[in-house]
Amino acid sequence: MNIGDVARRTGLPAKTIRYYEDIGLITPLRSQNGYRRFRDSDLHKLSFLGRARSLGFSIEDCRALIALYEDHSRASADVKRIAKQNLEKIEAKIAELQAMHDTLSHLVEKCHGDDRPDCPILSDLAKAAG
Amino acid sequence: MNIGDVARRTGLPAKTIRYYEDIGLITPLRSQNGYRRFRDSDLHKLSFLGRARSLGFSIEDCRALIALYEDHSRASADVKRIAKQNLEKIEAKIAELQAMHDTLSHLVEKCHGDDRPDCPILSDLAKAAG
DNA sequence: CTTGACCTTCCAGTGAATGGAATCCTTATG
DNA sequence: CATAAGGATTCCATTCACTGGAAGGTCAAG
Repeated sequence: MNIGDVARRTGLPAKTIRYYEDIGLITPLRSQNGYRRFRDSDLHKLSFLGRARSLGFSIEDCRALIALYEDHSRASADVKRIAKQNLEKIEAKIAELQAMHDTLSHLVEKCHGDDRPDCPILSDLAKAAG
Repeated sequence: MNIGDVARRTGLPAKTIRYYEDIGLITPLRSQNGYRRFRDSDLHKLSFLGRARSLGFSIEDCRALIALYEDHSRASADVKRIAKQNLEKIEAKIAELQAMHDTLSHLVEKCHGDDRPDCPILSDLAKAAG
């Protein structure tokens, strides 16, 4: 499979796929014409990467997860541990976003949002940092 | 006030403050020795920037907000619109993370987490690919 | 044979800082 | 007055995870 098909199937831009090869996350084969030739395993990894990345896992997190995925002698406990760590990261991220959301939505509610210049959003933001 | 004092008062690193000057968000005066000399208005803007950035506003959002802040004839509706857009971004991100959290915590529960290599977490992630 | 879609590499730029080197200024102490 | 500390300056490079674009090679259809 060529990079265009893989891009369509995984939803990742071809640029990004080449970048992932650059940094060693995948190693597609090459056809005689120099085109990258992707196996099913490359496709799986790329889909995995797309999912994990879109959820805020860093590239290095992904690298660790892929290593576990490819290590057939690892214990499921190892995977579970990493998954749990990632769960905690997700929870922390959600909490952080939720806090932002609460503050901001409170401000938005207070703002009358009309033609007048007076706006609680800005006056609150202008308060000295605490 | 010198940059060190401003950094302590606003909680922003001096590097970041210089960067904000670089990109034209603030324009502190200069003392005869070449040191930046910050007015109260610079301090306010920097505190504003720190808070707005921590709420997920982009630098360009901040630039727009500062312009609005300094424009005493602007309508609060303009500010509210920007804040609302940002709220929506935050909400989308939370929903996405929540979905991942649900999936992952379900998988973690299913994984026996022992010495055996068989692990539902990875096998599920692999098939979820696509 | 040409067109156009697809592929390649390489170099540069993004956002939002951050790190580090080299140098300059200020202040306190011996 | 010398010196050492701590703080300030500039400039250049690096980070992360891509993204854009140029210049060119490959392939299938008409």
